[in-house]
Amino acid sequence: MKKVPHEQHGDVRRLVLDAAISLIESDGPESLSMREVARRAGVSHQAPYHYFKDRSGIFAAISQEGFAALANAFRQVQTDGTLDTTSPAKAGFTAYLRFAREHIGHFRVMFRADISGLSSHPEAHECAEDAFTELLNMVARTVGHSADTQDALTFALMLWSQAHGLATLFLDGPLESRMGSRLDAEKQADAVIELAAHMVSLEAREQGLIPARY
Amino acid sequence: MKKVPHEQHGDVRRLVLDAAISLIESDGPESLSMREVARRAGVSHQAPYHYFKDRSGIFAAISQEGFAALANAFRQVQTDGTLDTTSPAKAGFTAYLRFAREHIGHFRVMFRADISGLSSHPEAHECAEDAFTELLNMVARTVGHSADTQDALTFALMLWSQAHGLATLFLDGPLESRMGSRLDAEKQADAVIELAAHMVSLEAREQGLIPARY
DNA sequence: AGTACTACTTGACAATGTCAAGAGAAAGGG
DNA sequence: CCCTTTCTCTTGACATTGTCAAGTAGTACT
Repeated sequence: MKKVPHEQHGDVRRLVLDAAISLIESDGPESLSMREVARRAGVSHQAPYHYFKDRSGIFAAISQEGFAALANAFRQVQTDGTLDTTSPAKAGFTAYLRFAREHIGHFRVMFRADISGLSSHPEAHECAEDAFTELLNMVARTVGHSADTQDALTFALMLWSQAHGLATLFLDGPLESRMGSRLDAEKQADAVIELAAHMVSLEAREQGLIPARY
Repeated sequence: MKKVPHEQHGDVRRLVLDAAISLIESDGPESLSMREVARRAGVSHQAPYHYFKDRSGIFAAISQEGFAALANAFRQVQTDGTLDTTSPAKAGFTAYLRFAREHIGHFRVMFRADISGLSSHPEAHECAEDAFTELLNMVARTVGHSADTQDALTFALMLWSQAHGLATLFLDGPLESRMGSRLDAEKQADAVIELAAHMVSLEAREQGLIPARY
């Protein structure tokens, strides 16, 4: 049995990660500093190195966490009631945007090849693969194709691109000044989602994919 | 008259910028260092400060250049013959992807709020606005709406999201390992473009927007 | 000739990432 | 009980970075 020595095991690791994430949320990944993170976690400047190999190790851990959460979000969309209420595409888009908004610190790291660490950290890479597989399953299920079809892949990539572009442009893009308030931006995003989902339904109908659902 | 003092005026500025861009292309914006850039440009470590206020000034100049080039690309799509050969949406998507591929150094900076400097550097911001205006015009013209309609805006944002997501995912995203070769990726991207363009044409037809063109 | 300006250079400093070397507590075995 | 190992964290040191301050060589203008 393990006795806790006044703090839970991994407490510092969590503190460091959370400090890093909140730092990324407020100032972007660019200005994440090992020492600032340590300071905010209330530990010495070398403590983070016990849990992460180096700065890129922190990024890798964050993107791993992020992709795991994203895979989870995809799974939830499938099991939630949300999927049936309106079009599945709309549910997917909305879920993706919500994920990005709620995990913006993760989101900013996950899709940046230079810092995500996906190529050098296999654990993180595997989580990314899982998330993609989950997306493929989701698309295949709602669209009625088997997941390994070329068509299903193309369809999934198209949906992902649409959702991802929307999230990126609205959360970190050069649009902020164009729309006045945050509320306007949200309405605008909803309108785009509506339009995109409508187009998906048109395409699905034309392809004869479970048109009953739409 | 101005005598050239052995090198053209602004030569160093260009050298610095190019060094920065090529550094970003190979290693990402994260690892752009003022001193390394100076080293590659063959000047002292402070020379860049004569042309750029600080590190973020270099990023701002790059995103300014990038948005100017993007606006140009949008204009070309409208005047080129390309627009008439196939669907306008396909031409737009292809142009956007080509722009991203050919100016990947710029592209990686332009859409990152934390380093693009759009909020703090008005010149860069203006170029971004121009590019967006050009996109709006392009969409409005091909779609037959006036550019200041709410519908045209939503449509433009949808198209931009689709194109941007595609570019981001394929150029810097976690997809690399999924597709085998670069050639596969290109084919995959083309398939997605084809699908997306087809959906756009369906939507346009349903909305009664210049269906003759499609 | 002298003054001002341009386009740099050299020097210095605080902050950062990271390596090396501990230090202290806990755990386990004898 | 002591001894050793391991785990978790700290202190110290060093090269490198961004940036401020000050200098300097050449050109332009009066």
